[in-house]
Amino acid sequence: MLFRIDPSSVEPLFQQLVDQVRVAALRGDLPPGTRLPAARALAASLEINLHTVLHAYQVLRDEGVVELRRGRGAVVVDRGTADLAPVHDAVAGLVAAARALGLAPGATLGLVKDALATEEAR
Amino acid sequence: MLFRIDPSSVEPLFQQLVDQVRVAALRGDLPPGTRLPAARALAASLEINLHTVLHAYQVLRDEGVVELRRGRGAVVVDRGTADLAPVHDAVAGLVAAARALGLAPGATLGLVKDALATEEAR
DNA sequence: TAGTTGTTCTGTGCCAACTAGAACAAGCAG
DNA sequence: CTGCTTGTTCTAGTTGGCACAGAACAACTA
Repeated sequence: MLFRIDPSSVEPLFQQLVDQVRVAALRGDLPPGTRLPAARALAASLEINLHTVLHAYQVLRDEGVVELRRGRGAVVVDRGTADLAPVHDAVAGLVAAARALGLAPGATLGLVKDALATEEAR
Repeated sequence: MLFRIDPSSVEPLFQQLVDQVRVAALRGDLPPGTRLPAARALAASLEINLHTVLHAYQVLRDEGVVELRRGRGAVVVDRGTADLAPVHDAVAGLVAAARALGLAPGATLGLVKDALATEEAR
């Protein structure tokens, strides 16, 4: 349960949290049913504001990653029997290909973003 | 040479331009030597500010995508003989895998972002 | 009942993004 | 050389997102 926040990053703090929790959940590091730290506790340990953590939690709820209930906290949702192995393999392959050509991270992300957007528009 | 800008997008205007030009250049739609529209002309046609276009051009210059010179404009740089086919294939594979599992675009991007960051940190 | 935890509200400060206008310097074409 | 084009640099103002802060409230747990 160790999340790391970089206050000097250009990436918004809440976005960093969202990305880390989502990746951990998708990778299985946070199995369905896992209870995330209470917003106030996490805010204190990360030395950021309560509202920033809550914002991240609400984004994750909107994405269906976690479930929020008062008194119980944020719990990782059980998502079907979907096997994410193909996606993880594809990601690994892409990173390897980009690295082999010395492609900048920004450029690689741009290509994926574009492909996803084009896909979306159909 | 038709770039499209969505003023209502959460993505910054200059970033949209950067992504589109970069993708076009990487895909070969903008062959090395191609001259981009003058900043003032492009700003007028996209109905955005001159400085916003210039900012995008400068980011592209920093990434080595284009070359800027006064009086001549922005020209697409000739970058070696690198064949980007493997990367494009990898991107296509990833998008297909993500789509097959109904993975949200944000989640897919998050996985790639994380993988690139992890790669970067070594 | 008492404590925990998410929800909602108000307000403040900061900074990136965008816009606007202007002057300047390097290159191109006549 | 002259005039035009084009990127570079500067100042300045507006807007909106992000983060922070404090408080009260509602639902759930033990």
